[in-house]
Amino acid sequence: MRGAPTLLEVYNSLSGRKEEFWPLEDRVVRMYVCGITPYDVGHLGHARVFVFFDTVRRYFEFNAYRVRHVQNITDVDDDMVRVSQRLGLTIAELTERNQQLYLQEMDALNVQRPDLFPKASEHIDGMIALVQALLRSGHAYGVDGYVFFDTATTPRFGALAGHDREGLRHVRNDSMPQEPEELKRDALDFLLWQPSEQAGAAFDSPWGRGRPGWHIECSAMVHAALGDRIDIHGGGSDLRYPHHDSEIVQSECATGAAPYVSLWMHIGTELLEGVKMSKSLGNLVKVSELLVRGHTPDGIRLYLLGTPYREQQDFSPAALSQWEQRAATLARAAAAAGGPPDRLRVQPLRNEFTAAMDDGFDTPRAIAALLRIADGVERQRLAGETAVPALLELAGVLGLRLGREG
RNA sequence: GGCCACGUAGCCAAGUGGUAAGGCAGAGGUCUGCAAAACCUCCAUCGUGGGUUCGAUUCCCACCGUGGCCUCCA
Repeated sequence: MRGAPTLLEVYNSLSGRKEEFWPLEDRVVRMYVCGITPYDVGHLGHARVFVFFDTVRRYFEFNAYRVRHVQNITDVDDDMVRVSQRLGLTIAELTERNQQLYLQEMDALNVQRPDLFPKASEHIDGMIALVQALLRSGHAYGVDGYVFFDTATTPRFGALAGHDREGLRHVRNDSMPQEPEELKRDALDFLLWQPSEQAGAAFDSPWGRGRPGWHIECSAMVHAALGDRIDIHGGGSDLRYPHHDSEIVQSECATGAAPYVSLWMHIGTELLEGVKMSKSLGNLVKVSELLVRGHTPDGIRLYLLGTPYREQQDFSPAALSQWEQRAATLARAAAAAGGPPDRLRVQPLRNEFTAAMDDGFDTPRAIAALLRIADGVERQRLAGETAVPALLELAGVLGLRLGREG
């Protein structure tokens, strides 16, 4: 059973092509977005992901869908342990501190809060249950307090990466992850549970005191919050493999429900002067800094939505400034009187906006339609009484305020 | 090696099967005591080679180049 198809066609990372979007349940969209690991402050790359999925949500809501939006917080993680120890904080304190900073930035950017913000540490039981199910069904095996997923038991592993098992072996791998390779049956197997005694990151389990592996948390939280199968799973493109591929096999093998996710959406990387923005490199542009420098939430949102979401985006001050000018244009038009009554000539531009969004969330094209409405209002070719409300409504779908509160 | 993108003027960048928005920089001009600001004007045949077509920058193929992911990372 599934709901009626929308007019939407969206690129699915799993199939590698555009597909009609069919929600599992009519008029409802179950959407899970991989969120932050709060060991440090975020940057524009994070903001891009969350602004984009906020826009996806707003567009579904604009089309009278109910969106069940869940975004996790990874508070059980090696970096969390390391940073909390260095700062002399508990993991809970570190989480709270960075989560608040994150929320302040997202609030400033007019990102609606997800319905649920589950923390990994609150779903340990669910993870253990999934691991037990995998052990029972023979998809996992335990060794010396470790539990590994047995990738030989499913042909699906590597589907997102675009490889079969043999192909995965040829994937370049310069630096080894911190997994005890010698305990694995196969190098492709991945960790579900590991021994741990670190304060704040150690939990009782059937396999002894320990903590979960790197991928199982999302499966558990999706399961708990949204069910065995969901409509949309999103995140940065750097999570595609191995994180999301691992999630697929874990979840499908544990629950028997497939496909785990109908539509996989991956957001292109944010670059700074041609180099990927990442915490490890330290080449970060932070939202809070941009705001302090006088940039506006609308300008930043327009910038982030001004590149097709699947493409990488290269930040530069000049590019952002250009979007600030456009934000000012839109705000000016929103406050303008416009021309005389015109029999709804704004309608073709409305249609262009929705056609763009229906075409795989083509936000750059949608923005172009908005700018054309603004231009029409300013040149008095569109009637203020119809075009200005249309402008405000459609801009709102992109999360733009246009100088208005709220 | 695989996957995903990109390659448009000095720079950033939009876009379209019928000879290409905009912004920055630059040049000229209006204005001004000078300058600034503002405004006006000027400045590209779209990586290379093929193919499809009456016609391609726009579709297809190949190639070259760039970047990202494939390893904790949004």
